[in-house]
Amino acid sequence: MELSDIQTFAAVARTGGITRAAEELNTVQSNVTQRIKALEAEIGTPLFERHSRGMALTGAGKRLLPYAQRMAAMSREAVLAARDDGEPKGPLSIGSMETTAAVRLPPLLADFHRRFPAVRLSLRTSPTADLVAGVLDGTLDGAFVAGPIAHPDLTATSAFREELVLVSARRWASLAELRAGTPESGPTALAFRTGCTYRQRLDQIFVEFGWPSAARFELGTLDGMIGCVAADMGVTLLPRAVVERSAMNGSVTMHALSPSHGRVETLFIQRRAGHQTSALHGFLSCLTRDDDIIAA
Amino acid sequence: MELSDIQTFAAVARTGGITRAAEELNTVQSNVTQRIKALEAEIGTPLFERHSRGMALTGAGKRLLPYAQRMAAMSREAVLAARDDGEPKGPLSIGSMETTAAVRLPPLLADFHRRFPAVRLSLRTSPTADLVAGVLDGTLDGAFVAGPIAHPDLTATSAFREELVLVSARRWASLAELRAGTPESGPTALAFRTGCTYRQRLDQIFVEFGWPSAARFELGTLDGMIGCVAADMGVTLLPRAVVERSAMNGSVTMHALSPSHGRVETLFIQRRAGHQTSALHGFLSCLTRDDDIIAA
DNA sequence: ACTAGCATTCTCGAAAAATGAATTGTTGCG
DNA sequence: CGCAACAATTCATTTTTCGAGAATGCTAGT
Repeated sequence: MELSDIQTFAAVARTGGITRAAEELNTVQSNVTQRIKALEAEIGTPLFERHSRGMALTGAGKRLLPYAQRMAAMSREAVLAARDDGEPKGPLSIGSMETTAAVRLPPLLADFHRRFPAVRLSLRTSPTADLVAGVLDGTLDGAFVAGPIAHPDLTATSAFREELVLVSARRWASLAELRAGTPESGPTALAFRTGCTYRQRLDQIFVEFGWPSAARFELGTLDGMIGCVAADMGVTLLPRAVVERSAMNGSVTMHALSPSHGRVETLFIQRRAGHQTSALHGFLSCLTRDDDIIAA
Repeated sequence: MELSDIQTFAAVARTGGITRAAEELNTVQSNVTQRIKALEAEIGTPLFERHSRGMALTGAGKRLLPYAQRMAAMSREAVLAARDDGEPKGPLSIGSMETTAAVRLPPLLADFHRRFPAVRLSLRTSPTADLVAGVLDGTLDGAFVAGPIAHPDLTATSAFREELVLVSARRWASLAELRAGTPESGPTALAFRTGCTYRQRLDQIFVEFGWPSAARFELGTLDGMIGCVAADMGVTLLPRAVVERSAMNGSVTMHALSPSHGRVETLFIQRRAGHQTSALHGFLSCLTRDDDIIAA
C-alpha cells in the first residue's frame, strides 16, 4: 500500500466517482479503477459499492477513510518538518475573516514580513466555518476566526477583541429612529455568505428586535457592504474598527449594542497535533508581541 | 513520497547502514541507495551523513524519523481497521512477562480461544521493558507488564495482583536462617535478564538486606530458575502463585515480604491512539470477565 | 429503445524500480 | 606500505509498474 494509492482512494471517496476522482488527480479513469482494485485486493475486502451513478463507501471503506486522510496529512507535515531547520521560511498559509483581514492584519503582516522575509505567506479570507475546516484538513496552517471555538483537535489563542456595531445609513441617528423609520418587517440585513458568524449574530439581533423575517442580502466584499449601507439599502453588523477605518465612514452611523451582542473575540486557531512549523511559530511570536502593544 | 520510501528510510535509520537495511528489506544495496537519494532530493536536504562505517541521521533525518515510524504504524493499523468488521478475527499479538504467562494466562487464553476461535493469537514472553517498547512500536497489540507504568501513549488496565515472595531452597525455613547461613555478601540472586522489573525489585531488596554486592546469575526460563533455587544455587523473587503451581514446589521455601516489596500489580497495556481491533476488544472482555471471577 | 454517464477491461508504450557488476573510498591489519 | 574487508555509489540492464487511449458493459432517465 503506497501513499499514492491512499490518495487515490481518498479522492474517489470524496468525489464519489472514479471519473471525477481521475479528473482531480490529473489522470484517466482506467488508472483509478486499477488502483482501487489493487487496494481492495490487498486489503481483502471491497471498499466501494459500485452503482450506476458512482461509488459509495462500504463499511471497510468508511473505516479506512480517516486513516487515509491522516496519512496524507502526515506525509505533508513530514516533509515540512524535515525541511524545517528552525529558521522560519517556506510557505505559510493563514486564513482570516474578511473583517479581521481588513483592519487588524495589515500591521501584523508587515511586521511579520519584516522579521521573517524568507516565509512566503499566503492569506485566504473566508467565513469562519470554512476556515475551521481548512485548518482541520491541513489546507491552512492557522486562521483568525470569531470565537468561541471548541474543538478537540484545535488550539486557540486570543488575538483581538472587537466591538460589533450595527451600521446604518447616516440619516438614522439612533436605533430608535431606525426602528421608527423602517417597515414593520425591519430593514434589509446585509451580510457575508453563510458560514460567517457575524451573520448568525446579526440574525439573532434581528430576531430580538422583532424582525424575524427581514429581507437578507448577501455580499462578498466588505467595501461593497459598507457602500450598500451608506446607500441605505439596509443595515449590517461589523467591528467598530472596520467601519472607522473605512473610506465611507462619514456616510454611515454606528449603533452600539449591549456587550452580550457587541463583544466578540477573534481567535487564532491552529492544529493541536503534530509539528509546529518554525514559520508558524514566528507568526505566533509576532501575534503575541502585537497583542501586548494593543493591550498597552 | 511513497510509503515504501519511508520504510526504506526507517530501515536505514534503524540499522545505521545501507547494506544492513537492504538485507532487512530483502533487496540490494544499490536499490536502497537510490531510494534514499530520491527521498533526499524530494525533501531537498540530506537525511544522512555518510561516513565510512555507515550512515548517521542528520538533523532533518532526525526530524523525519518519528513521522516515518508513525506513518508505517498507521498504514499497518489502517488495513487492520478496514478489515475489521467488528467480528474478532485475524492476528492478535499479546506480550507477557514469563511469570504471568506461566500461571495467569493459560485459563484466560483458553477462555479467549473458546469464545473467539477466529483470532490467531500469538504470545511473546519478554521482560517488561521490551514489552513496553513492543506495544509502543506496534509489534504487540497489548501486553501484561509489571506496574506501575505511566506513559502518555499507553493505557493500562489492572489485570492481576501478585504477591512476590523470596524463594530459597527448602533447607532455609526462614529469612533469619537464610541470613545466618549465607556468607557475608549474601546468597546469589537468580533473575531473568535485564529489563525485568522483578529483577530490579530483587536488587532493591538485596540492598536493604545488606547484600549490595551479592553475586547475580541470569537465566532465561522460569523452570530453570526454580530448579536452581531448589538446588540451593541462590534465591529469587517470584509471584507466590507461580511457585505454588510449580512442580518443584516441595523443594523450596517461600519467604513473605513486606507489602511494599511484596505487592505488585500486573497491568495490561495497549496503545492509546488509533483503532482498537475487535480482536483486542474481545481479549479485553475476557480479561475483565476473568478479573471479576478472580475478585469474587 | 435510445442515449448519456460511468466503471471496467485490455493493450501498448513509457517511466520507474530492482538487479548485478564494477567502482570508489575508507579502515584495520600484517 | 600494501592489501583485504567493508560500505556506499554509479552504471547498464532487466523487470515491473504505471498511465494513456480505445473499446466494452452496465444502468438510469427520456
